[in-house]
Amino acid sequence: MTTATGNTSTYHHGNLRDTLLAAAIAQLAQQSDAALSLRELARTAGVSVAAVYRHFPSKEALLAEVAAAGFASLVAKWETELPPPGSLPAEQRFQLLGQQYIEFALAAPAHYRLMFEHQDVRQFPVLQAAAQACFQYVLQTAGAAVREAGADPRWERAAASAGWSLGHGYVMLLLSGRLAMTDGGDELSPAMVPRFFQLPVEALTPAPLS
Amino acid sequence: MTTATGNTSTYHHGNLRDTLLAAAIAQLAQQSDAALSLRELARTAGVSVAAVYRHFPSKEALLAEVAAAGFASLVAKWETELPPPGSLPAEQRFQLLGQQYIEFALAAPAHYRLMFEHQDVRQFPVLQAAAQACFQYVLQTAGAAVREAGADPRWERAAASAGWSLGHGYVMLLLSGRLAMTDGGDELSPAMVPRFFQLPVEALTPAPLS
DNA sequence: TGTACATCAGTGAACGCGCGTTCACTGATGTAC
DNA sequence: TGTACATCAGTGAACGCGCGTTCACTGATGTAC
Repeated sequence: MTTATGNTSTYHHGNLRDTLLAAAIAQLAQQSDAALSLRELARTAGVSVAAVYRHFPSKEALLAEVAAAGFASLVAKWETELPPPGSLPAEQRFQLLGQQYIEFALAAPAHYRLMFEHQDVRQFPVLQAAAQACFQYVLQTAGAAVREAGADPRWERAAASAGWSLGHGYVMLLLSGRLAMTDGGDELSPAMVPRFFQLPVEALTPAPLS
Repeated sequence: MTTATGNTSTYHHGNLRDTLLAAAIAQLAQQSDAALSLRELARTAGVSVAAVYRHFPSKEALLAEVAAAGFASLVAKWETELPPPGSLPAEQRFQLLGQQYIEFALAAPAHYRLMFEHQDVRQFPVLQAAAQACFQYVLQTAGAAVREAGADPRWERAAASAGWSLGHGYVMLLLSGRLAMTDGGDELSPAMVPRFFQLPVEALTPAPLS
């Protein structure tokens, strides 16, 4: 398929590795991350299960790459859709980042869960690197807001962590149905959440570093 | 054991239902919630697997009760350890609630995960009720802080949800190792998080309800 | 230009595993007479 | 006070399941000569 010959012989797939990763992501759009199995993946790709092991040492390793791809595409979304730094107040930019974070998670819940549920980050350098790059992006955005507000720069990390925690917690609670628990239904809507991203910045501004 | 006879005949257990729930909680202190199996539970209780089905219609139903017990003991912790309302500024009380929430989660991570991961809350009234009671407690505490700060009362729910999201997200990120990702290690410490619980209140104070 | 051969991406069958659940049963309990 | 019997909490073996992984293999590719 990727070769110039355009052969129809199916014995050698040509690009099985990428096909499997794409199939996994496609499958996560339809079912929970816990339900994803190698056998089903191979079936989708039209290949025997054993073929998977030509390209990945284990299921866990494959999933780590899928998770890493998730982090990468979150960063890509930000890079594409966020206005460049300096073109608007840094705090507002941080709020937008939060909004898009939530959009991302809700658009692909199972993929999102995998990104955060996959154990042993340290064991898979690809995943570790992708997650770090993602956090760095958050840190820079939050950091700019903290600096612009005149707060102690040592709070930058804390603000980034708090923002991430807020977004992650909101998404996870929403996905597990734990936020729509009271009868009223008058809950925190996704649109309202970004407003809370001003919090890590604003509330810290007058605070000394204790 | 619970009967007055104190019999040593083991055929009729006497209190198997409670024993199984307790065994499940004990087991969650040692291993992940995903690894918990009925067979192991029965083994621990010294009983055949089939006996479990005398007391619970399915594994899911048993786990729902375990999760519900978690919510109940979180509320119990608050009721025991939080100073009574009015004895200190409401915002500060909300911060303490957050701190104890995090303590609770970090003290029993697997049990905590089960409380939030167990699917289909609506399918298990026991769990639903316990979770609702827990959220009500948060809502009251946050609400008092919102009112005391003079903010629009319609923000009470939002503040409670934001606080819960912040705590839940922080705990989940910490447990999955996603917060200690940057090399510096100069992260948001558990002790610092409560400070962020002032955020939902403070930052909203001047805001109109858009 | 044609052939031998190393390389390696695939196949298909089998492995062992632990799981949740069901079944026909057995043993202890307590109540009716 | 003793016996028959209904009740029901337990047993132990078996069911079928889908899983991740391994194995000896086969078929296609491309390079050396």
